[in-house]
Amino acid sequence: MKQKIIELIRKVVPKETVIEITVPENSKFGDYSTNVAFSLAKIKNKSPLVLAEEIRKKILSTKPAILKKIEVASPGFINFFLSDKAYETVLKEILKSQKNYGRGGKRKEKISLDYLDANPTGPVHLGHARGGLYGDVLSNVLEFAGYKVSREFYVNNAKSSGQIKSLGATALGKGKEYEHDQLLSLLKKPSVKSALKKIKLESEAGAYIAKLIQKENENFLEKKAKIHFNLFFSEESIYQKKLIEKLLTELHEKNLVYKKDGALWFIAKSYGDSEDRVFVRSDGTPTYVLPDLVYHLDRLRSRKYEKVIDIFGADHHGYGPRLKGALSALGVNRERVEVLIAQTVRLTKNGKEFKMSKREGVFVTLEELIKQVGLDVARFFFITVSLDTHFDFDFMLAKKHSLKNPVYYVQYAIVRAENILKKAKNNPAIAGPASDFKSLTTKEDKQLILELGRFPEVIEDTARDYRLHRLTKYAGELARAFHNFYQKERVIGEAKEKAAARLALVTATIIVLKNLFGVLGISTPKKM
RNA sequence: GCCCUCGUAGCUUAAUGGACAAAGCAGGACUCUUCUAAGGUCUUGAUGGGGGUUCGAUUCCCUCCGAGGGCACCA
Repeated sequence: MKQKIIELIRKVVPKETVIEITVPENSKFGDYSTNVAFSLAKIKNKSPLVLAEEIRKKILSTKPAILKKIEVASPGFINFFLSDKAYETVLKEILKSQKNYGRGGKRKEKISLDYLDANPTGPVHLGHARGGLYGDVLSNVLEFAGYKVSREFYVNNAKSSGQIKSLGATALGKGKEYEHDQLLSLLKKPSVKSALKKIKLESEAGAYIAKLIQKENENFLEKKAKIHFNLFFSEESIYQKKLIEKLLTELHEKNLVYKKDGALWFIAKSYGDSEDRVFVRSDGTPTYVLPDLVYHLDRLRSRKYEKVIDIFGADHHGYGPRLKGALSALGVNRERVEVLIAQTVRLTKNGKEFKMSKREGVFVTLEELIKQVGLDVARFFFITVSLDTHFDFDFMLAKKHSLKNPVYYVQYAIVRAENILKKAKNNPAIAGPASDFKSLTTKEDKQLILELGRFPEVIEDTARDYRLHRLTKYAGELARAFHNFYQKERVIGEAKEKAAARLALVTATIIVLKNLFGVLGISTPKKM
């Protein structure tokens, strides 16, 4: 519906005008509203009120069927009120498109998303959960909007890295850094015990354990957290394929690096970073950036994704400019790389904060969280807040209020809707499909249809700005419209025509809710 | 010390230049002989302080205060 209104406006304003449409909070300002007269006022040096009136008249002269009226409100907003025809169009479209309602047409652009990236040195904990769930749902949205999406997990398993060596040392009893439950239970297995006996090198022991941990984590993510990936990119494989050397050659050829103090430095400062960065240490080993650059070039150059999105934790926020700088130095357009930073989740328990740190071994695992509050709640919870909010999460409170949770509110709507369908099925009084929707005239009918009609634009807007909390917010609004309808209106018991029309409306609600749940990755319970 | 992010109702969060700042939870008052009351209706209550830009600022700029994160030849 939004798109249709934008088209109406576009016909009567200069080509390059940016048209923004909002859904006003107060219904007296219409179903949709635009401030386009304000931006035009600056260019044309005319009063926004006068311009708004001009636009209103021009649109009206095209006799748009989807609009009942257009109002101009001081100081220059233009408010649109939908016609009955528009409501009917929405319902028909939903019933016709079914599973594909809201789905965007196939787009050429391919997007590669990288998220979660939990190190293979320990379990997936709450710190990973936010970015991980965000990445999973964002992938769903982008796919639903029509993009081809690759869901990727970069595995930090390089044998030469400090953390793998340290993991190996812990496994061999020569260190304590990674002495957590996951490792300890692995070490109890006879097969692991005997395998480790044959290994002397810490890096080899670390690589062996990392592989096992990674496998456990992958399994957990897929089966229990429903966070999906289609590619696990191994850092170690980059070393084995000698791709670092290849990249270094390119960096030298392009004069992007220099020697200082025995190390090799990248001229990061010339590419927007605050200072130059070491790429190869004085002992000859590469820093983390080099393999990561290889990985990004693999996505951007070899596999030719138009866009790559990385979701990093807050502790990596300084890393984005470095990565982008190096990539642009190598000739990649910065615009193709999007770095999203997931701010820290602070966990409070009984009003007291406790830190999640691998080093201290007192982290809360995602598995534990799911066990405590349920998968649907956990997923919904993290998606409800914007990524750049420092998020305080009271563990006890989440558990305590889980019955009053917004997730249940939304799921309850679909349970109620399904129940109506089930009862109607055995009721001969409302057999047959609706011939028209003229009988849907109450405020509740219309509000519900209006919300259903917003679904495609919610998907589209979210695929554009990646703000996933729009989805959960919309879910609440749609559910509210339905609960309201359910409370005040009847389906079974109404006259035949009306009952059929209402039944179609309920069916449409189920379709939209299911499509939305699919994107959010939450379940649709049969009863509650 | 420098850099990044954040500060909104009692609590957790929306609103990223637009209209009387929006929800949920918590608090108060109503509401089921009806397709599940895990529902509906009403209600109390907020932009950290101070400047500036703008027709219009939670949003942009400056400054102060507060919280978190980063400033490695860690990943």
